[in-house]
Amino acid sequence: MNSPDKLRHAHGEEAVADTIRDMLTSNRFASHDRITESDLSRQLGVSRTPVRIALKLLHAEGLLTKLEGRGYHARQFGEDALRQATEVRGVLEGLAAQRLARTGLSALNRERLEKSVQATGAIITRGIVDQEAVEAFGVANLIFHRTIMQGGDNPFVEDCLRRLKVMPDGGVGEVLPADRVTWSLNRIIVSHSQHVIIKTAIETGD
Amino acid sequence: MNSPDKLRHAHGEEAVADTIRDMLTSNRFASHDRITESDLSRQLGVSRTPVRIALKLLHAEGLLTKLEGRGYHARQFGEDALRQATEVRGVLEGLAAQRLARTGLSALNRERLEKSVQATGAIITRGIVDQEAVEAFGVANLIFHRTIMQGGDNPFVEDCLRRLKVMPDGGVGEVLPADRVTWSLNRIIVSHSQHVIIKTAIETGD
DNA sequence: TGACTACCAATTGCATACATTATGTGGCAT
DNA sequence: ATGCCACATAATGTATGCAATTGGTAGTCA
Repeated sequence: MNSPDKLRHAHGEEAVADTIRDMLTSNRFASHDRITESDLSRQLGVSRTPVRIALKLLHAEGLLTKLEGRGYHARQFGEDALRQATEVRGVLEGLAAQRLARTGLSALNRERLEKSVQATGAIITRGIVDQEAVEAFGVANLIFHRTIMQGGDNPFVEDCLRRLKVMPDGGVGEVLPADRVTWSLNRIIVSHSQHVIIKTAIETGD
Repeated sequence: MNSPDKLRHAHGEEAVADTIRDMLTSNRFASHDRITESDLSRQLGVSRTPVRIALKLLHAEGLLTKLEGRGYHARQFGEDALRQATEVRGVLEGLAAQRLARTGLSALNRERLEKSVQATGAIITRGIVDQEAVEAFGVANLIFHRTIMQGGDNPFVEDCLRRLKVMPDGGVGEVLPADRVTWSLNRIIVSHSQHVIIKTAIETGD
C-alpha cells in the first residue's frame, strides 16, 4: 500500500510522514536497517526536503532513534512496551472517564457509548468471529474510547494518548492485522464487559 | 536573551527550535500575532528551511496552532489548562508511584525521596519564605517528582510528562518567576505533606 | 604488527529559487 | 446595493546545489 502516487494527492508533506509512519508501524524495517533521507527520497520519489521534515517529526514522535550522523533506526517496541503503553492509556482514560462522571454525559456522548456497547454486545450474541465481526468490533471500540477521551475535555489527555498511537498496535480501537494478533471471542467479551462497567460507572456518577 | 548570535554556535536547527520555544514560553507573542516562516527567518537571520522545520516540530509539540495557510498562532494556556495539565501529571505520577510501590524502592531512590522530604521539611520549620527558600523548594520538589517519574520505569510516562513541559510553568519543580505565582509557605506545606503521604505509601507498598 | 593519520565517501544541514495554493480585495454585473 | 468572479499577494511546499561534519578505511611509520 501507499504507493508513491498517493503522495501527489494528499498534501505532500504530511503524506510523506504518514507513508513512512505506515512503513514503520507495519514493521517494514528490520531493527538494524539504517534509514536515511536519501534512500527514502529515492524510494518515495520525492526530494530530500519533505523526507527530511518527516523524519524529524517521526523522531520527535519517538518512532525513530537517531544515529547521529548515520541516519535513523526504527525504534523497537517489545511486549513490555505494549504493556506499559496500555498502563498509561488506562490511567489517562480513567481520568477522562472520571471527569465525564462528574460533569455528566451529554446526550450525544451517552448515545455514542450506548451504541458502541450495543454493537459489541451484538457481536457476542452472534458468536461468530469473522473478518466482518473484527472490523465491527474495531469501529465500536474506537468510538467508545474516543468518546471517553474527547468527553474528558482535557486536551492534554488527548495529546498524550495521541502519542501512544505511535506504538504498533498501540492505537485504541485500531483493527489489527490478523497475522499479528489472533482475535478471539473471549477478547471481545472482555472488552465488552469492561465497557459496560465503565459506562455504568460514568452514568451513575462513579 | 537568545540573540540570533546564539544560532551560529549551537547546532543551528535545534537552536532555532529552542529559540522559538523560548519566545513562546516567555509569552513574547500576543494571542493574535500571526507567526510565519518568513517573518521568523528574517527575525532570526536564518533561511526559511530550519524555521520551517522548527515550526512543524513546535506544532507537533502542541505549542502552536495551525492557521491553515496563514501561519500559526501561539497556543494560549489559560488557568484551566494549568489545572488540566496538573490533573494529567497527577495520574501519571500516580501510575509511576504505584509501580514503585510494587517493585520496591532502590536504595538510591529511597535516599533521594528522603532527602527531598527532609529539605522541604526544613524549609517549613524555618518558616521564612525568601528567594533562597523558594529555590531550595524548587530543587527538592524537582528531585522528588523526577525520582518518582524515572523510578516508574515506563518510558511512555516520561514521554507524556515531557509533553506537559510545553506549558508555561507546567514543568514539575521548575522555579517559577515570582511575578507569575506568589509562593506562600502554605503552598510549600501542602506540597510537603503530599510528598510525605506519597513517600510512605510507596514505602509501605501502597 | 599495531597504532596513528590523512583522505574519501556518505549523510545531515542550510539556503535559494521555483511551484502551488489559499485568501483577501476590488471591480463589474445584475 | 449586493453578490460573484478574477486577479494579486502572501504563505506554504518542493527541489536542487552547496557546505560542513562524521565515520570508515587504507596507508604509512614506528
